[in-house]
Amino acid sequence: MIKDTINKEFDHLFKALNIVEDELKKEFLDVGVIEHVPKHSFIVEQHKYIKWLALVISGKVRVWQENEDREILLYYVRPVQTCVMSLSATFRDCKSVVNAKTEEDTTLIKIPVRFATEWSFKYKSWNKFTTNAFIHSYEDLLLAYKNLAFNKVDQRLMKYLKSIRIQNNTPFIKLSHSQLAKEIGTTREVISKTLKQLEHNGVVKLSFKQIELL
Amino acid sequence: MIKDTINKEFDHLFKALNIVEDELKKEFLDVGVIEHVPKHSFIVEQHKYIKWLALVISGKVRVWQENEDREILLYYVRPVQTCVMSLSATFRDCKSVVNAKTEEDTTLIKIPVRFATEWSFKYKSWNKFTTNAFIHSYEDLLLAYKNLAFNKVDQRLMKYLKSIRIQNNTPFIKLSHSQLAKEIGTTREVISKTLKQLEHNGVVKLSFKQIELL
DNA sequence: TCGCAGTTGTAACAAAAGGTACAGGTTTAT
DNA sequence: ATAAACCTGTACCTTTTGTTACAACTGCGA
Repeated sequence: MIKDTINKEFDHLFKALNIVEDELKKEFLDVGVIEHVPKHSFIVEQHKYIKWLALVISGKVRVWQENEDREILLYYVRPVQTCVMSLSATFRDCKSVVNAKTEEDTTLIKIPVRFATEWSFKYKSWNKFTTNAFIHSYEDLLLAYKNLAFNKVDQRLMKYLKSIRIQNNTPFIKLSHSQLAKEIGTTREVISKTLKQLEHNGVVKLSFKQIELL
Repeated sequence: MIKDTINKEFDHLFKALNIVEDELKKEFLDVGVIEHVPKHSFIVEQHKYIKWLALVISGKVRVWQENEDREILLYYVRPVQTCVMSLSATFRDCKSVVNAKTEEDTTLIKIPVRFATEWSFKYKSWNKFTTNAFIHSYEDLLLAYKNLAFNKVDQRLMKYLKSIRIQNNTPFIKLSHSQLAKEIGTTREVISKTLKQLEHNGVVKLSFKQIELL
């Protein structure tokens, strides 16, 4: 009964990752560990070692960098993806330079780091998956870098809001100003002021814990 | 005679990349093209297609992003490295989002994109090389992102100058203010003012086209 | 030697972003 | 119902960064 559910989860995963080799599936089942993580739990902490490659099956994981007093979003990991940093750790046992925390109740499949390395040479589909993950993440980060380098807070904020609108398919964004500040990499006050400005310009409509994109 | 020189170049390359498989060496010799590029030539331009994987044998290549009126450095490619973007292009035929230009007379070995993909599964040492390149570049970019997000111009400038000092093993940095501005991602005037401030603080000594780190 | 292109310095101003402080609103748990 | 925790708005001020506009300097080639 329980085994059935587990097999279903794995099957779904294999499909999503384009994993075709039976051998790889078998290994996956052998060494993969399913874990249910409640929301707001740390998955990875800065300066700590990563020992597992984690794949997100359901839920959402936020990955960010932080300073003494600031944060900036790197990306979200959603089903069915893996955190690049966790991926990169599989290739050389290393400390994390980022933080990762669940934002919703999340189900992970964890693979001990050493297997993930072996597989990348042994199985073509795994190789493809990891390479793709790297490439996409690298390009995403490049765009984020450019955005940060050349755009002001108001533009970055608008860009972020629009991405959320597409993400959730609704113009109503339910985030507090301080949450937004931690995505954009600035302070709450700056977000408040910028949003007011945007409201004056007729681009958004503000209410408590909600922003409507017009 | 000419063949000898070429073979020496390749042998050196194989050693540097930890390429051991004879088969791979053979393929490399078959499809690799050596090219000498004069300084200040574009290797890669934004929005243009990348058709080769280029390895830098000698010289130096600058990779950066740009806006209408600004630039920001991404990284330099030196012997024996490859540009990650060029590497990423090998895995999916794609347009460049960066610019790359030689800063010195440079020798490249160019590999048609499709081979580089094949090899990553066929040859362990190639797989290792490409994976490592990705990981390192990703982490470098992460650090650059954090730096840009949380540090002011003066700190970023000092960091850059120190990196150059280590690079060239001399405290005399022969770069103009506008060149520095294009590395840091700001304007010439800001660099001039910041440097003056740093001089007042006794951290640097300024002269024409030269900055001494104290 | 002259002119030109590139470089440096800086004053004065403008815009963007950050920081402090506080008032008042909303939600939630007890 | 009340307190505590969180959220929003904003006035006022500072720092940082960017812009404009010049003046003066350096080095190189004709």
